[in-house]
Amino acid sequence: MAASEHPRMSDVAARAGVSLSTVSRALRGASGVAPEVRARVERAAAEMGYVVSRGASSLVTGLTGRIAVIVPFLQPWFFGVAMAGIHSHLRSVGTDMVVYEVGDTRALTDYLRTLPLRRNVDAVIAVSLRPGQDDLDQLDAIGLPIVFCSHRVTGFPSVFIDEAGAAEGATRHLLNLGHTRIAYVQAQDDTGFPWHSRLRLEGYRRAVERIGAEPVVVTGRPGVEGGALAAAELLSRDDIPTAVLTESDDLALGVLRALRRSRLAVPEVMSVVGFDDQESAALFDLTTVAQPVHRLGAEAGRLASGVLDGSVSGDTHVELPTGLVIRGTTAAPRRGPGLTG
Amino acid sequence: MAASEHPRMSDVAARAGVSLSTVSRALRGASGVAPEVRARVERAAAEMGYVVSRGASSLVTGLTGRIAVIVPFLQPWFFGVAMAGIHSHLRSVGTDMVVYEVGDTRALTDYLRTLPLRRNVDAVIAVSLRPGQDDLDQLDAIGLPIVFCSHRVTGFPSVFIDEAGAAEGATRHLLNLGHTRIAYVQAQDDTGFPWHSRLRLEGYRRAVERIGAEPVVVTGRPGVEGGALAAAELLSRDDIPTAVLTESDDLALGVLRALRRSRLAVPEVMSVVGFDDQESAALFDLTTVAQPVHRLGAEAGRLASGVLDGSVSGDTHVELPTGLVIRGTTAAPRRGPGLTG
DNA sequence: CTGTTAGCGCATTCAG
DNA sequence: CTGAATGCGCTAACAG
Repeated sequence: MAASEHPRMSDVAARAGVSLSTVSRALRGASGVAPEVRARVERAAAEMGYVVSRGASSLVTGLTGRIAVIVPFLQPWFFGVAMAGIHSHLRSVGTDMVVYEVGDTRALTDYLRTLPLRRNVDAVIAVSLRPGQDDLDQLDAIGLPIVFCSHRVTGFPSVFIDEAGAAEGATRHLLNLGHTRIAYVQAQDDTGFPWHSRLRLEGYRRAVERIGAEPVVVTGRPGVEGGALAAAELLSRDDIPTAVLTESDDLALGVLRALRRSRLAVPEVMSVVGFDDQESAALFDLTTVAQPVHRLGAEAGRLASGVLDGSVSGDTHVELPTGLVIRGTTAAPRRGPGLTG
Repeated sequence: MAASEHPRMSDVAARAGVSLSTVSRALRGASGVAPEVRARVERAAAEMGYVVSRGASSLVTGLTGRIAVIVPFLQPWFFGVAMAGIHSHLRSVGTDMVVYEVGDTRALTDYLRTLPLRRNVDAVIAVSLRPGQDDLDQLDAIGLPIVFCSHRVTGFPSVFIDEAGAAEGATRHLLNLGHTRIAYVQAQDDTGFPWHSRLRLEGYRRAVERIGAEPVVVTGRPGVEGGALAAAELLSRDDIPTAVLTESDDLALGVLRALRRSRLAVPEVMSVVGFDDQESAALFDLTTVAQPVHRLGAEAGRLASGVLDGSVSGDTHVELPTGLVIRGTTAAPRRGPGLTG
């Protein structure tokens, strides 16, 4: 496993025949180094496989070259894509990404209480997380810039979509098709975080109530399976809705699955709309609200590094557009007061 | 955003009325500190929100308290789960996880060439990645312990499953049911990495050839969609196979989808077996090979920190068990020479 | 444009 | 059991 005798900067200096500080300047891309000298230093460093110790340089600069990303879960599609987006930006600016998973509010609070990030990262990106006021105070005490991804938080830079507006638009699409009994399916929130779901639900409510219809909300378990169970619940009601909007594609896929098992044709018997537009949505021909998750991440990364170099102010807010992708799971209700009847 | 005037160790020392080195010892849990003094120091530190600067301590200890995780992609299910497993262990030992995505061999080589990890992490966990010999040399030159997750690599600690054996077992299950025309569907490998697929394919081949049958291998695009396309190809052959084993659940889900669209009953017309046992496998009642991905990650984390504290040797190999989960997508062929005809 | 000097915050000798 | 010195590897003034 090779000797742990990594070359240090002075070794490079010796080999290049210059002083320590010249190496430092050259390697850092600082101005004021003769091109020829710079080249010589770079070659020497490369030959020796030299790499600066961030620990040492951060000791004097106060910057670590690292950004923390906090996610509630590592596994779901959304977070993978968001992290990929963040990573794509951070890599381009040479910043490392250290990842923490905090499954619920308690974990977050505990985590913040120990403040492991202070002085060990330059900034933190919180994905789909909204800390409570206590936590915000803690964060503030850490004194680290923090940017929120997929959540608008006043006072902090954040990137997000118009959750309510998007859900409202999707609901309106169903209303315009002539549906009047439209249900909303959301996942149970065990994490204690105030999720998007609240906002999406709000958008749905707004659209439905505007036409004087009754909101029908089913709250079930998360994931595809949760969707299937929610569908079962809907199908056992008196007045089965003719359309359903779900909080996520996973849920929608579950609904589709349950309907198929019951041999209920989609969209003839029931229209289904998801939220996310993840890969399988297209495959299952699911009408859904597309959100630019990768861009959300990339933008969060940009904000984070922007805050550090001063190019982004403390409360910059970036709203990214969503789009309703109409596919095969939505149509006018069979015998409704709809446009096409 | 608060003042960036973080307290340093000397501040804690002053507050606790002891010397710097006593604080250092107390906070590090080193022996040789009076319990009463230790408590006093800890309280002082807590009150001030003091956190040690890893950069400063690593400057003298040579350890960073950080482990790098390299994955080919951030997004797919497998990597999210594996990272969750790794994270669960690392968190328990207070080690940070810095994540890098390297999409293909070129990215990996480029990445290793710049050696950004040396001196910035204590070890690296490579997930589902097998570097070429050149890369291994590079890694060796970095002088960092490296453990492989989901790949057996001689000379390095690694955690893995018996890929070939699992695929062989799954194939044998189909053979035992009476299938004789069994196809294998794998995803095109654009990354340049030698994936598991090779080993799984090998296991499939072994089982099929043992009974003198002809291997039928379809290589398509990855993901659910790729599976659907592969199914289309299978369905346009002279002798449509009566069963198919896929390299991953995603692929299998795509196959199921295509079959359903063609109104071909599963398992009556065709049996389908996946590989992974991800969440949706159960939902779609897919027979599949379950692999303990989370454990794979956790074990890799354990190996990594074990190598650091000397409790794990340089080439410890851990094989985790897989299991065939028989669900509704497999059955004896309709009119075959099978057991149940 | 380049070299010299002085710490950054901590762990670690070594004395007491 | 505790405190006073030394240096980890680097950047940032400051001179030249």
